[in-house]
Amino acid sequence: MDLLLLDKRTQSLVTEYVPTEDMLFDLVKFFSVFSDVTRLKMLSALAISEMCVTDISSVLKVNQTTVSHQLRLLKNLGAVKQRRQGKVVFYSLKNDLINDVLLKGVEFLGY
Amino acid sequence: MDLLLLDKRTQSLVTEYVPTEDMLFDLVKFFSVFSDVTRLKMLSALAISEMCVTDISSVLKVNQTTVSHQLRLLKNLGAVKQRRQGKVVFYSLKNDLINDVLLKGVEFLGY
DNA sequence: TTGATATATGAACAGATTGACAAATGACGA
DNA sequence: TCGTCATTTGTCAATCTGTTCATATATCAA
Repeated sequence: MDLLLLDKRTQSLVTEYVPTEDMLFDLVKFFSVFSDVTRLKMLSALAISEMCVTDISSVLKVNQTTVSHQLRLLKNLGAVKQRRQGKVVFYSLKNDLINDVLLKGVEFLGY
Repeated sequence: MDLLLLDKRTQSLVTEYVPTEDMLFDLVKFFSVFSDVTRLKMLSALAISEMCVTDISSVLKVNQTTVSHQLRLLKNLGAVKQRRQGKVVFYSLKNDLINDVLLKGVEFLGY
């Protein structure tokens, strides 16, 4: 401990407020969902409508393999869900909070 | 164009809704603020109180050099602001939206 | 079963990110 | 000025990420 100016009271407030390592890890995973251009494109597309892999790929002009890899990531992170219908797999946002967060970003940037 | 199932109407909705490249770039920068454990710790500490570099470093037990590097990053990304007072530089959150977004993450995870 | 279509997976590479050390800078008091 | 303290910066190795190519799996129809 090597505090310079911080009083003990504030120090303990901070220590209590900073999330645990587990929680930090999960938060980082959650926010990493939004920290890539390709994923943001995909998420905003899915905010409009459920879509299959091929359509995501062709509307956004992103390689099908890349889309597949990113969808797996997004699924593992809990951002999207899937539904198979024959050969086709439809993806959609799992939760409205996903789009909420996206909009918070837009709000921050003042667009 | 190689659409599988998507109708033209939805396709144009999607195309309109997906942010422009510039905006996507800025959004990625914004969200990258939250996608690292060290930065999250620092942001949640600053959500409690303005703090100087040394105190951040010692309360969070993160190397002072690392704190400095990340603070510069956070400043460039517009997440924090600084204020110098003699030898000491105080950092604080630039905007309440920063903490809002953090809390959205916590909400999503259901902690 | 075979072929065609839709999607998923594995391996590998290029580029970006993070954090550590050493050194530089800025501010202040003696 | 000199020395000290607080912070910043440069460099770089280690690690992580995103994408691509090749290949595999899954579903269906003929």
